[in-house]
Amino acid sequence: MSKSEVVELPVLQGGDVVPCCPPITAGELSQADAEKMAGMFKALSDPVRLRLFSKIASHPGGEACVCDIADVGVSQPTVSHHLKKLREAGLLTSERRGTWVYYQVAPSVVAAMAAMLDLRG
Amino acid sequence: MSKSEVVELPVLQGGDVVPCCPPITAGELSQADAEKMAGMFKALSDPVRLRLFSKIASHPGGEACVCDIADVGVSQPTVSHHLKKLREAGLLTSERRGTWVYYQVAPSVVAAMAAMLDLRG
DNA sequence: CCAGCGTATCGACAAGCATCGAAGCAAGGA
DNA sequence: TCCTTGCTTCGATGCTTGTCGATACGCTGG
Repeated sequence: MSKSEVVELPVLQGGDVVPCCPPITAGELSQADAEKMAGMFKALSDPVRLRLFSKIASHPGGEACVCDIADVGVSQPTVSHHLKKLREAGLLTSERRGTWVYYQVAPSVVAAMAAMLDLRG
Repeated sequence: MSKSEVVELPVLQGGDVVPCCPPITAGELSQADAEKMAGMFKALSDPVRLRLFSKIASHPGGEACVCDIADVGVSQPTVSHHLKKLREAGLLTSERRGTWVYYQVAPSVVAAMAAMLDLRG
């Protein structure tokens, strides 16, 4: 489903931010932009998802096997459910390598979220 | 409930970030930190709240009267409900001045959220 | 003190969501 | 080919949440 190249480090070079929505200080949000942004924030609005995401983001290379992060206090199907939500929101990508499935953070999408919250608009 | 001093501008001077939680790349999130962060993101996970918030943030001085922003396509009680959610999450403060109630953005809290999303941890 | 306007709370309802166990699918080894 | 292991999907369930109309509260002017 995703590329074979593995992102070396979740470090942003200059300008590596997907232009998604204007910063919240830049005037009224359109209905469409509001829904797009709300979807991203909703993906991070659950403690379990946040812990899964931080586990992946803090792994070397910004990627981790499901088996490395599954210990967050909920059942394994629930972990899979949450990873799917994060993937659908564009915050993670996934890739099967043999027996295991690896999840990677999508740095540009995360950077876009941070940019929306920049009050120095 | 809040102070009488009105924030002059939602501009951040150096270091004006409430130390809330470590950036998501700084290792596994504790249960408590994950819940605190999830509460903040949840506050912005609704299109109506996002539009209300952007209307306030884009107003001069980072504050607005309810009557100035209430036109977001839902009923007045619903607007009040959403503003309460944003207030409870710490993203807004409110202040009654005569007949009207003014809402202000809490710049340091928003900056803290942006800091959590900084992948250059 | 009463009427009117702006805002908040209440109670109810429908829709959404997190969670689980069971079952399904994919890959690898015996 | 069968079994095992890793992960996903399915179906059900209980809780949370967005929404509204009705009502209550706070302030101002008459």
